[in-house]
Amino acid sequence: METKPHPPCPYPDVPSAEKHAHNFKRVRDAHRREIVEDYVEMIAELARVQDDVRTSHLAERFGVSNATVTNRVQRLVGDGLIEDAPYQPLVLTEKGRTIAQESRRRHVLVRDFLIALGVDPDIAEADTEGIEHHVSEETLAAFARFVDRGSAATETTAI
Amino acid sequence: METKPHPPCPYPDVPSAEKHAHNFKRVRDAHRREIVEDYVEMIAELARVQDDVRTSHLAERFGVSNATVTNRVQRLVGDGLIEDAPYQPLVLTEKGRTIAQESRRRHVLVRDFLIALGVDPDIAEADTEGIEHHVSEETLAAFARFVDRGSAATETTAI
DNA sequence: TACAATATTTAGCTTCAGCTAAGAATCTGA
DNA sequence: TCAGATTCTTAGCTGAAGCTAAATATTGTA
Repeated sequence: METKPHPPCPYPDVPSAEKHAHNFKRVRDAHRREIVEDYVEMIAELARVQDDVRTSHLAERFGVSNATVTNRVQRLVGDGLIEDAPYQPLVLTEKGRTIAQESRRRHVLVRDFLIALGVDPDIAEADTEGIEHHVSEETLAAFARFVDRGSAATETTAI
Repeated sequence: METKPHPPCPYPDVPSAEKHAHNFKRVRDAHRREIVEDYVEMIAELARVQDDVRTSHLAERFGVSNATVTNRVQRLVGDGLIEDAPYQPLVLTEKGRTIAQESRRRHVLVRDFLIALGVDPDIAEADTEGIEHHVSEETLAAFARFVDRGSAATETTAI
Protein backbone atom coordinates (compact mmCIF):
# COMPACT_ATOMS: atom_id res chain seq x y z
CA MET A 1 0.00 0.00 0.00
CA GLU A 2 2.97 2.30 -0.32
CA THR A 3 2.81 5.19 -2.74
CA LYS A 4 5.29 7.59 -4.21
CA PRO A 5 7.41 9.75 -2.02
CA HIS A 6 4.95 12.57 -2.08
CA PRO A 7 5.44 15.81 -0.21
CA PRO A 8 5.27 15.78 3.58
CA CYS A 9 1.54 16.28 3.67
CA PRO A 10 -0.60 13.68 1.90
CA TYR A 11 -2.89 16.37 0.54
CA PRO A 12 -2.59 17.87 -2.90
CA ASP A 13 -4.60 20.95 -3.82
CA VAL A 14 -8.22 21.40 -2.89
CA PRO A 15 -10.54 21.67 -5.91
CA SER A 16 -12.31 24.99 -6.41
CA ALA A 17 -15.69 25.41 -4.77
CA GLU A 18 -17.32 25.32 -8.22
CA LYS A 19 -15.70 22.03 -9.14
CA HIS A 20 -16.55 20.55 -5.78
CA ALA A 21 -20.20 21.58 -6.07
CA HIS A 22 -20.38 20.27 -9.60
CA ASN A 23 -18.91 16.92 -8.62
CA PHE A 24 -21.27 16.45 -5.69
CA LYS A 25 -24.24 17.35 -7.84
CA ARG A 26 -23.17 14.70 -10.31
CA VAL A 27 -23.12 12.15 -7.50
CA ARG A 28 -26.62 13.15 -6.39
CA ASP A 29 -27.85 12.84 -9.96
CA ALA A 30 -26.31 9.40 -10.24
CA HIS A 31 -28.10 8.36 -7.07
CA ARG A 32 -31.40 9.36 -8.59
CA ARG A 33 -30.75 7.30 -11.70
CA GLU A 34 -29.47 4.35 -9.72
CA ILE A 35 -32.75 2.63 -8.88
CA VAL A 36 -34.04 3.00 -12.41
CA GLU A 37 -30.92 1.44 -13.85
CA ASP A 38 -30.78 -1.31 -11.26
CA TYR A 39 -34.40 -2.28 -11.89
CA VAL A 40 -34.32 -2.46 -15.66
CA GLU A 41 -30.93 -4.15 -15.59
CA MET A 42 -32.21 -6.76 -13.17
CA ILE A 43 -35.37 -7.39 -15.16
CA ALA A 44 -33.34 -7.90 -18.33
CA GLU A 45 -30.88 -10.08 -16.45
CA LEU A 46 -33.52 -12.36 -14.98
CA ALA A 47 -35.41 -12.54 -18.25
CA ARG A 48 -32.35 -14.23 -19.73
CA VAL A 49 -32.51 -17.14 -17.34
CA GLN A 50 -36.15 -17.64 -16.42
CA ASP A 51 -39.56 -17.53 -18.06
CA ASP A 52 -41.30 -14.88 -16.00
CA VAL A 53 -39.92 -11.92 -14.10
CA ARG A 54 -42.18 -11.07 -11.20
CA THR A 55 -42.15 -8.29 -8.62
CA SER A 56 -41.49 -10.94 -6.00
CA HIS A 57 -38.34 -11.98 -7.87
CA LEU A 58 -37.03 -8.43 -7.79
CA ALA A 59 -37.93 -8.15 -4.11
CA GLU A 60 -35.88 -11.26 -3.42
CA ARG A 61 -32.96 -10.09 -5.57
CA PHE A 62 -32.80 -6.60 -4.09
CA GLY A 63 -33.53 -7.73 -0.55
CA VAL A 64 -36.54 -5.43 -0.12
CA SER A 65 -40.27 -5.97 0.41
CA ASN A 66 -42.74 -6.74 -2.37
CA ALA A 67 -44.53 -3.51 -1.62
CA THR A 68 -41.38 -1.52 -2.21
CA VAL A 69 -40.86 -3.19 -5.56
CA THR A 70 -44.45 -2.60 -6.62
CA ASN A 71 -44.09 1.09 -5.85
CA ARG A 72 -40.85 1.43 -7.78
CA VAL A 73 -42.21 -0.56 -10.69
CA GLN A 74 -45.20 1.75 -10.92
CA ARG A 75 -42.86 4.66 -11.30
CA LEU A 76 -40.96 2.87 -14.04
CA VAL A 77 -44.24 2.15 -15.79
CA GLY A 78 -44.95 5.88 -15.57
CA ASP A 79 -41.54 6.57 -17.08
CA GLY A 80 -42.37 4.26 -19.96
CA LEU A 81 -39.68 1.71 -19.16
CA ILE A 82 -41.92 -1.21 -18.18
CA GLU A 83 -45.17 -2.31 -19.76
CA ASP A 84 -48.24 -1.74 -17.65
CA ALA A 85 -50.02 -4.97 -16.72
CA PRO A 86 -50.94 -5.44 -13.05
CA TYR A 87 -50.53 -8.95 -11.70
CA GLN A 88 -48.60 -9.84 -14.80
CA PRO A 89 -44.92 -10.60 -15.38
CA LEU A 90 -42.68 -7.57 -15.85
CA VAL A 91 -41.77 -6.78 -19.44
CA LEU A 92 -39.46 -3.98 -20.52
CA THR A 93 -40.46 -1.53 -23.21
CA GLU A 94 -38.09 -0.69 -26.02
CA LYS A 95 -36.87 2.30 -24.02
CA GLY A 96 -36.44 0.14 -20.94
CA ARG A 97 -34.44 -2.40 -22.89
CA THR A 98 -32.14 0.29 -24.20
CA ILE A 99 -31.36 1.54 -20.70
CA ALA A 100 -30.91 -2.02 -19.50
CA GLN A 101 -28.39 -2.78 -22.21
CA GLU A 102 -26.43 0.37 -21.50
CA SER A 103 -26.42 -0.39 -17.75
CA ARG A 104 -25.40 -3.95 -18.40
CA ARG A 105 -22.55 -2.82 -20.59
CA ARG A 106 -21.17 -0.63 -17.80
CA HIS A 107 -21.70 -3.32 -15.22
CA VAL A 108 -19.86 -5.99 -17.17
CA LEU A 109 -17.05 -3.64 -18.07
CA VAL A 110 -16.49 -2.46 -14.51
CA ARG A 111 -16.63 -5.99 -13.16
CA ASP A 112 -14.30 -7.43 -15.76
CA PHE A 113 -11.92 -4.58 -15.15
CA LEU A 114 -11.77 -5.27 -11.42
CA ILE A 115 -11.23 -8.96 -12.09
CA ALA A 116 -8.49 -8.18 -14.59
CA LEU A 117 -6.89 -6.05 -11.89
CA GLY A 118 -6.72 -9.08 -9.64
CA VAL A 119 -9.80 -8.61 -7.46
CA ASP A 120 -11.66 -11.75 -6.42
CA PRO A 121 -14.68 -12.23 -8.72
CA ASP A 122 -17.24 -12.24 -5.90
CA ILE A 123 -15.82 -9.07 -4.44
CA ALA A 124 -15.58 -7.53 -7.89
CA GLU A 125 -19.26 -8.29 -8.46
CA ALA A 126 -20.20 -6.76 -5.12
CA ASP A 127 -18.16 -3.58 -5.57
CA THR A 128 -19.41 -3.17 -9.12
CA GLU A 129 -22.96 -2.83 -7.89
CA GLY A 130 -22.02 0.36 -6.07
CA ILE A 131 -19.44 1.70 -8.49
CA GLU A 132 -21.07 1.28 -11.88
CA HIS A 133 -23.37 4.27 -11.61
CA HIS A 134 -20.54 6.67 -10.86
CA VAL A 135 -18.02 5.92 -13.57
CA SER A 136 -17.71 8.43 -16.40
CA GLU A 137 -17.34 7.38 -20.02
CA GLU A 138 -13.72 8.51 -19.91
CA THR A 139 -12.92 6.30 -16.96
CA LEU A 140 -14.87 3.45 -18.50
CA ALA A 141 -12.72 3.79 -21.60
CA ALA A 142 -9.59 3.60 -19.45
CA PHE A 143 -10.99 0.44 -17.85
CA ALA A 144 -11.62 -1.05 -21.29
CA ARG A 145 -8.09 -0.26 -22.43
CA PHE A 146 -6.69 -2.01 -19.40
CA VAL A 147 -8.83 -5.09 -19.91
CA ASP A 148 -7.89 -5.27 -23.59
CA ARG A 149 -4.23 -4.88 -22.81
CA GLY A 150 -4.42 -7.77 -20.34
CA SER A 151 -6.48 -10.05 -22.56
CA ALA A 152 -3.74 -10.04 -25.16
CA ALA A 153 -1.90 -12.29 -22.74
CA THR A 154 -4.57 -14.19 -20.79
CA GLU A 155 -8.17 -14.97 -21.58
CA THR A 156 -10.09 -13.57 -18.66
CA THR A 157 -13.72 -13.78 -17.63
CA ALA A 158 -15.61 -14.62 -14.57
CA ILE A 159 -18.40 -14.98 -12.09
CA MET B 1 -7.92 -15.07 -12.67
CA GLU B 2 -8.89 -17.95 -14.85
CA THR B 3 -12.41 -19.31 -14.98
CA LYS B 4 -14.37 -21.47 -17.33
CA PRO B 5 -14.73 -20.51 -20.97
CA HIS B 6 -18.30 -19.32 -20.86
CA PRO B 7 -20.84 -19.59 -23.69
CA PRO B 8 -20.99 -17.21 -26.66
CA CYS B 9 -23.26 -14.69 -24.98
CA PRO B 10 -21.58 -11.75 -23.24
CA TYR B 11 -23.34 -12.67 -20.03
CA PRO B 12 -21.67 -14.88 -17.51
CA ASP B 13 -23.69 -16.48 -14.74
CA VAL B 14 -26.22 -14.60 -12.69
CA PRO B 15 -25.29 -14.35 -9.01
CA SER B 16 -27.52 -16.22 -6.57
CA ALA B 17 -30.44 -14.32 -5.12
CA GLU B 18 -28.68 -14.30 -1.75
CA LYS B 19 -25.53 -12.74 -3.16
CA HIS B 20 -27.53 -10.22 -5.11
CA ALA B 21 -29.52 -9.19 -2.06
CA HIS B 22 -26.39 -8.96 0.01
CA ASN B 23 -24.63 -6.79 -2.55
CA PHE B 24 -27.54 -4.39 -2.90
CA LYS B 25 -27.83 -4.09 0.87
CA ARG B 26 -24.17 -3.18 0.99
CA VAL B 27 -24.78 -0.42 -1.53
CA ARG B 28 -27.70 0.93 0.52
CA ASP B 29 -25.52 0.90 3.64
CA ALA B 30 -22.81 2.77 1.80
CA HIS B 31 -25.31 5.40 0.76
CA ARG B 32 -26.27 5.94 4.36
CA ARG B 33 -22.64 6.44 5.36
CA GLU B 34 -21.91 8.64 2.40
CA ILE B 35 -23.09 12.00 3.73
CA VAL B 36 -21.36 11.47 7.04
CA GLU B 37 -18.08 10.69 5.36
CA ASP B 38 -18.39 13.52 2.86
CA TYR B 39 -19.09 16.05 5.59
CA VAL B 40 -16.26 15.16 7.95
CA GLU B 41 -13.87 14.74 5.04
CA MET B 42 -14.80 18.16 3.70
CA ILE B 43 -14.50 19.84 7.08
CA ALA B 44 -11.03 18.34 7.58
CA GLU B 45 -10.08 19.27 4.04
CA LEU B 46 -11.13 22.90 4.36
CA ALA B 47 -9.58 23.20 7.80
CA ARG B 48 -6.23 22.56 6.15
CA VAL B 49 -6.45 25.61 3.94
CA GLN B 50 -8.50 28.18 5.81
CA ASP B 51 -8.96 29.50 9.33
CA ASP B 52 -12.62 28.81 9.93
CA VAL B 53 -14.91 26.18 8.48
CA ARG B 54 -18.47 27.46 8.41
CA THR B 55 -21.77 25.87 7.44
CA SER B 56 -21.92 28.35 4.57
CA HIS B 57 -18.61 27.03 3.27
CA LEU B 58 -19.94 23.49 3.22
CA ALA B 59 -23.12 24.68 1.51
CA GLU B 60 -21.04 26.29 -1.21
CA ARG B 61 -18.79 23.23 -1.59
CA PHE B 62 -21.62 20.71 -1.75
CA GLY B 63 -23.87 22.93 -3.83
CA VAL B 64 -26.79 22.78 -1.38
CA SER B 65 -28.58 25.35 0.79
CA ASN B 66 -27.32 26.58 4.15
CA ALA B 67 -30.40 25.14 5.81
CA THR B 68 -29.59 21.70 4.46
CA VAL B 69 -26.09 21.88 5.84
CA THR B 70 -27.27 23.04 9.24
CA ASN B 71 -29.62 20.06 9.44
CA ARG B 72 -26.94 17.55 8.47
CA VAL B 73 -24.43 19.12 10.82
CA GLN B 74 -26.85 18.79 13.71
CA ARG B 75 -27.06 15.09 13.04
CA LEU B 76 -23.29 14.82 13.00
CA VAL B 77 -23.15 16.69 16.30
CA GLY B 78 -25.60 14.12 17.63
CA ASP B 79 -23.35 11.36 16.35
CA GLY B 80 -20.44 12.90 18.23
CA LEU B 81 -18.44 13.76 15.12
CA ILE B 82 -18.61 17.54 15.32
CA GLU B 83 -18.38 19.75 18.40
CA ASP B 84 -21.58 21.45 19.36
CA ALA B 85 -21.37 25.23 19.18
CA PRO B 86 -24.17 27.04 17.32
CA TYR B 87 -23.08 30.02 15.25
CA GLN B 88 -19.49 28.92 15.66
CA PRO B 89 -17.00 27.44 13.21
CA LEU B 90 -17.24 23.67 12.70
CA VAL B 91 -14.69 21.62 14.60
CA LEU B 92 -14.34 17.86 14.37
CA THR B 93 -14.18 15.70 17.47
CA GLU B 94 -11.52 13.04 17.82
CA LYS B 95 -14.00 10.51 16.43
CA GLY B 96 -14.85 12.82 13.56
CA ARG B 97 -11.20 13.29 12.72
CA THR B 98 -10.63 9.56 12.64
CA ILE B 99 -13.44 9.05 10.14
CA ALA B 100 -12.21 12.00 8.11
CA GLN B 101 -8.71 10.55 7.87
CA GLU B 102 -10.00 7.17 6.83
CA SER B 103 -12.27 8.74 4.21
CA ARG B 104 -9.45 10.90 2.97
CA ARG B 105 -7.19 7.90 2.62
CA ARG B 106 -9.72 6.13 0.41
CA HIS B 107 -10.38 9.26 -1.59
CA VAL B 108 -6.74 9.91 -2.34
CA LEU B 109 -6.07 6.28 -3.16
CA VAL B 110 -8.99 5.97 -5.56
CA ARG B 111 -8.14 9.24 -7.27
CA ASP B 112 -4.46 8.48 -7.61
CA PHE B 113 -5.34 5.09 -8.97
CA LEU B 114 -7.56 6.54 -11.68
CA ILE B 115 -4.88 9.03 -12.60
CA ALA B 116 -2.27 6.28 -12.73
CA LEU B 117 -4.62 4.44 -15.06
CA GLY B 118 -4.55 7.37 -17.45
CA VAL B 119 -7.74 9.21 -16.53
CA ASP B 120 -7.63 12.99 -16.70
CA PRO B 121 -7.10 14.39 -13.18
CA ASP B 122 -10.26 16.51 -13.17
CA ILE B 123 -12.36 13.58 -14.30
CA ALA B 124 -10.61 11.30 -11.83
CA GLU B 125 -11.44 13.72 -9.03
CA ALA B 126 -15.10 13.87 -10.11
CA ASP B 127 -15.53 10.11 -10.46
CA THR B 128 -13.78 9.50 -7.16
CA GLU B 129 -16.46 11.45 -5.31
CA GLY B 130 -19.03 8.86 -6.31
CA ILE B 131 -16.84 5.77 -6.26
CA GLU B 132 -14.92 6.10 -3.01
CA HIS B 133 -17.76 4.99 -0.75
CA HIS B 134 -18.28 1.74 -2.64
CA VAL B 135 -14.82 0.29 -2.88
CA SER B 136 -13.99 -2.64 -0.61
CA GLU B 137 -10.66 -2.94 1.19
CA GLU B 138 -9.71 -5.74 -1.18
CA THR B 139 -10.28 -3.63 -4.24
CA LEU B 140 -8.55 -0.70 -2.59
CA ALA B 141 -5.54 -2.92 -2.04
CA ALA B 142 -5.55 -3.89 -5.72
CA PHE B 143 -5.66 -0.18 -6.60
CA ALA B 144 -2.68 0.45 -4.33
CA ARG B 145 -0.70 -2.37 -5.91
CA PHE B 146 -1.32 -0.92 -9.33
CA VAL B 147 -0.26 2.57 -8.29
CA ASP B 148 2.90 1.24 -6.67
CA ARG B 149 3.76 -0.81 -9.71
CA GLY B 150 3.43 2.29 -11.89
CA SER B 151 5.31 4.61 -9.58
CA ALA B 152 8.43 2.51 -9.96
CA ALA B 153 8.59 4.01 -13.45
CA THR B 154 6.93 7.43 -13.36
CA GLU B 155 6.39 9.96 -10.62
CA THR B 156 2.68 10.63 -10.52
CA THR B 157 0.59 12.99 -8.42
CA ALA B 158 -2.20 15.34 -9.12
CA ILE B 159 -5.07 17.73 -8.81
C1' DT C 1 -23.69 52.09 21.06
C1' DA C 2 -26.83 51.01 17.86
C1' DC C 3 -28.09 49.90 13.14
C1' DA C 4 -27.44 47.60 8.94
C1' DA C 5 -25.53 43.81 6.74
C1' DT C 6 -24.38 39.18 6.94
C1' DA C 7 -24.51 34.56 8.71
C1' DT C 8 -26.97 30.91 10.89
C1' DT C 9 -30.85 28.46 12.46
C1' DT C 10 -35.77 27.18 12.66
C1' DA C 11 -40.18 26.01 10.66
C1' DG C 12 -42.50 23.75 7.51
C1' DC C 13 -42.82 21.79 3.02
C1' DT C 14 -41.58 18.03 -0.92
C1' DT C 15 -39.92 13.76 -2.72
C1' DC C 16 -37.96 9.35 -2.34
C1' DA C 17 -37.04 4.72 -0.60
C1' DG C 18 -38.03 1.80 2.64
C1' DC C 19 -41.48 -0.69 5.89
C1' DT C 20 -45.96 -3.50 7.72
C1' DA C 21 -50.55 -4.82 7.50
C1' DA C 22 -54.56 -5.55 5.10
C1' DG C 23 -57.21 -6.17 0.87
C1' DA C 24 -57.61 -7.97 -3.99
C1' DA C 25 -56.32 -11.09 -7.65
C1' DT C 26 -54.60 -15.35 -9.30
C1' DC C 27 -53.50 -20.11 -9.17
C1' DT C 28 -53.99 -25.02 -7.79
C1' DG C 29 -55.58 -29.32 -6.40
C1' DA C 30 -59.14 -32.06 -4.28
C1' DT D 1 -65.47 -25.65 -9.35
C1' DC D 2 -64.29 -23.45 -5.61
C1' DA D 3 -61.41 -22.93 -1.10
C1' DG D 4 -57.14 -22.29 0.44
C1' DA D 5 -52.67 -20.81 -0.57
C1' DT D 6 -49.99 -17.71 -2.82
C1' DT D 7 -48.87 -13.48 -5.04
C1' DC D 8 -49.56 -8.76 -5.88
C1' DT D 9 -51.30 -4.16 -4.76
C1' DT D 10 -53.03 -0.51 -1.74
C1' DA D 11 -52.98 2.32 2.31
C1' DG D 12 -50.58 4.57 5.40
C1' DC D 13 -46.47 5.05 8.11
C1' DT D 14 -41.13 6.42 8.96
C1' DG D 15 -36.86 8.66 8.09
C1' DA D 16 -33.56 10.95 5.04
C1' DA D 17 -32.17 14.70 2.08
C1' DG D 18 -33.34 18.44 -0.24
C1' DC D 19 -35.84 23.14 -0.59
C1' DT D 20 -37.69 28.30 0.65
C1' DA D 21 -38.98 31.77 3.75
C1' DA D 22 -38.82 33.71 8.13
C1' DA D 23 -36.63 34.39 12.55
C1' DT D 24 -32.55 34.95 15.25
C1' DA D 25 -27.47 35.86 16.09
C1' DT D 26 -23.30 37.97 15.08
C1' DT D 27 -20.34 41.42 13.16
C1' DG D 28 -18.68 45.66 11.44
C1' DT D 29 -19.04 50.45 11.20
C1' DA D 30 -20.99 55.15 11.52
